[in-house]
Amino acid sequence: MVELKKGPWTREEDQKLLAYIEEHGHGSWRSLPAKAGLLRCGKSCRLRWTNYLRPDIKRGKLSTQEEKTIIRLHALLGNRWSAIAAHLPKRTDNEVKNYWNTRLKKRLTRMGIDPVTYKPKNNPDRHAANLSHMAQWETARLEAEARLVRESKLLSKLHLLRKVTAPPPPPPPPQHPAAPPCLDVLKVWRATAVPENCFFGSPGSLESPTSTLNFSTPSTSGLTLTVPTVSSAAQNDVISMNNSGACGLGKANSYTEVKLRTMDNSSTTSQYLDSGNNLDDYHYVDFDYEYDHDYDMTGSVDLASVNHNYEGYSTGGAVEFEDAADYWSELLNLVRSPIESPGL
DNA sequence: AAAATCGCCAACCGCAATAAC
DNA sequence: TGTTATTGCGGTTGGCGATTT
Repeated sequence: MVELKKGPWTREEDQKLLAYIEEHGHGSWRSLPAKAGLLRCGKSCRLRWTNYLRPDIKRGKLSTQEEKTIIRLHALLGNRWSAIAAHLPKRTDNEVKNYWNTRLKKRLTRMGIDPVTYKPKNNPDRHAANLSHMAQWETARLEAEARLVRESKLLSKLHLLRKVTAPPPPPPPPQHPAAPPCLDVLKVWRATAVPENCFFGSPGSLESPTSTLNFSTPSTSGLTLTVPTVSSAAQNDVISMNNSGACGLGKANSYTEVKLRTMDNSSTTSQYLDSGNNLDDYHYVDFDYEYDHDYDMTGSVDLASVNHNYEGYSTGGAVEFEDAADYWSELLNLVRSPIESPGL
């Protein structure tokens, strides 16, 4: 029996793996090494591919916005690296995990913030309890998402099967997306907190290369989220969502309409949430408007017009920010601000 | 200049979930 | 329906370069 190699990959090994996958796809990872002429176990090959060799991976320093995303999501989700990475375009869970463990966690600790509870170490407040509450809810939501992904995969297979066994149907008339269930309140937040030109420029880029969670349903890309009112009072607006995936944006104790509009304005769908009903079933997240979005006077938040200089953030921006006192206070506000429940 | 320490990150390990048989 | 194989995920380790002593 041949001893399998461990340790760092060589350039030759990388080339072999790349060449094989480019030509054949990875197929079964277990059988891949023999076919590709590698003395590695399949698991090692898979890891090398998903964390390093895949072409859809962005390497290099994380931007300030990415840092903020990690911190905020970690406050919500805990060490669920794949879920966090799913919200960071082209970043792997391993990279996010390493970044957290080697930098962000230490920085928070140095600031006297418990990196697990996000509580000031000698000044506990109710934010921690709220975060825990949010985490429980988020766990339920992620489970629902995973279920939906599984179901959609099943549907895809069925669809594929039909395509194979049946003559192709006539092309359907062009349809604008139906009102998608807003599965992901974080996606809405992300639209405000993460430089998103890459999101709208390249649908699907939000998916983590290593995550199985799929947030890039075609029906939601290129949508304009219309908020009924955007004003100074918007700081008190909330995004609400229940475990079934319904989602709304508005004020507590009011009847809320959320419009989802296609980019060409040709189709608008609305979803109403009566916050008077089952209010306790909803968990509220403040919607913050602190980033540079284009608002119009009707209160429309045109997510597609969000135009951050993404590269600008990643070329030294983080370093410059790190030393600024308001950088971390802003981060802490990010983590803490969204959890005020109107029901409390 | 050498040793010790630190920081970073690729890679490994083990467990759990899922798929295949 | 039970077993085995595969895959995904999170925790941890080890190597290596940079920095400090």
